[in-house]
Amino acid sequence: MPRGNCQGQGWWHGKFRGCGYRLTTGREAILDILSRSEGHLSAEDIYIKVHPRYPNVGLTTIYRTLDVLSNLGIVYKLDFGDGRARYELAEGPKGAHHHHHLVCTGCNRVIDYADFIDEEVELLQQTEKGLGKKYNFRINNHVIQFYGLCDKCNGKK
Amino acid sequence: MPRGNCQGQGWWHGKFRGCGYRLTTGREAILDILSRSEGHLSAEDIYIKVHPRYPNVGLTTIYRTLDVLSNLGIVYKLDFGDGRARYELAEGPKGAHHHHHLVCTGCNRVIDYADFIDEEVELLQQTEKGLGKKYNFRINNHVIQFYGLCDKCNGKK
DNA sequence: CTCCTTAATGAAAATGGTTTCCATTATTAA
DNA sequence: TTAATAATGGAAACCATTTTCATTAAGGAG
Repeated sequence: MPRGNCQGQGWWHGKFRGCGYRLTTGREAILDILSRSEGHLSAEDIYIKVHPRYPNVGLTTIYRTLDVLSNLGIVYKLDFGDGRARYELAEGPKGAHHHHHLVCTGCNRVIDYADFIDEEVELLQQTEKGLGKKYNFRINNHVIQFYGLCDKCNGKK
Repeated sequence: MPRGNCQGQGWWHGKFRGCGYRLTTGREAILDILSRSEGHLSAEDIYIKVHPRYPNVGLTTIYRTLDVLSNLGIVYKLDFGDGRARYELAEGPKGAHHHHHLVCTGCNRVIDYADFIDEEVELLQQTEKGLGKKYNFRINNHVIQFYGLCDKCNGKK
């Protein structure tokens, strides 16, 4: 079992309690799965992973919890254009690094990349600042994604 | 009636015919509406605009046509995260300029901006090139969008 | 520890944008 | 004009997500 868990298993408890949310079995189970899994899980993916150990956590609770987590900034809600939302821990005990996504429209594979992240982030921050001022917007999120065909899907046709 | 229509009303005919698509009343009506309207129309928006003049063009045809147009690169299919797709002419007779989008999550207003487009596009091209080579991807699309609250929605709460 | 308020829950039903089915119509090449 | 078949519309299906509502359980007060 890897070291590096910031504050033990309950690192999110504070954030939860601080906002008046109750700690429940379902919520802990969902966060547990999210922190054990590599990103990009759909609600159903999570349901399937949670269900064996906690058969009485319903899909509705998954959706509701993900909504809360997303609002708290604990998870990112992602949209890769395949009709279902995906979720990944914003920054878990594993200390995942900031990255963007490269989506294959052939097989829906998603590659996390961080190669040009610094330049991208710098430009994004500049742009956010400029746009925020010009249009009087309070920008609090951005999406940058590339779509294309991976080598496998590219060869196929 | 503004000048500037490149090749008259039928500028898309060639692209259509060249790909084996037939020219139908419905398709012409939809393209007509798209080129007369300012961007970001949903399928239903288009249906409502087309219906008075062509009451026998159904919503199904709207969806099917938009899919064709999107595949031909004549329209962009946009997703602003509100659960319905939006469409805008990629480059019509009006000669719309390339732009990105700034989305208010409060009122769903969308602002087209082109302020940092040059820098953004340059970085995107570099990144596409680098990522394409490193991951052996044929990248053919990207999304860059900012989300936030416009001045109105920001003040409200 | 027990009680009480009310947030949280699950199952089922509803929602709503989009797609599919299929019999009919219309386009276009010959 | 005709024949082949692409395109169509209306209804039904689809399916991820949300809502409803009666029940359960978290956690502060005592």
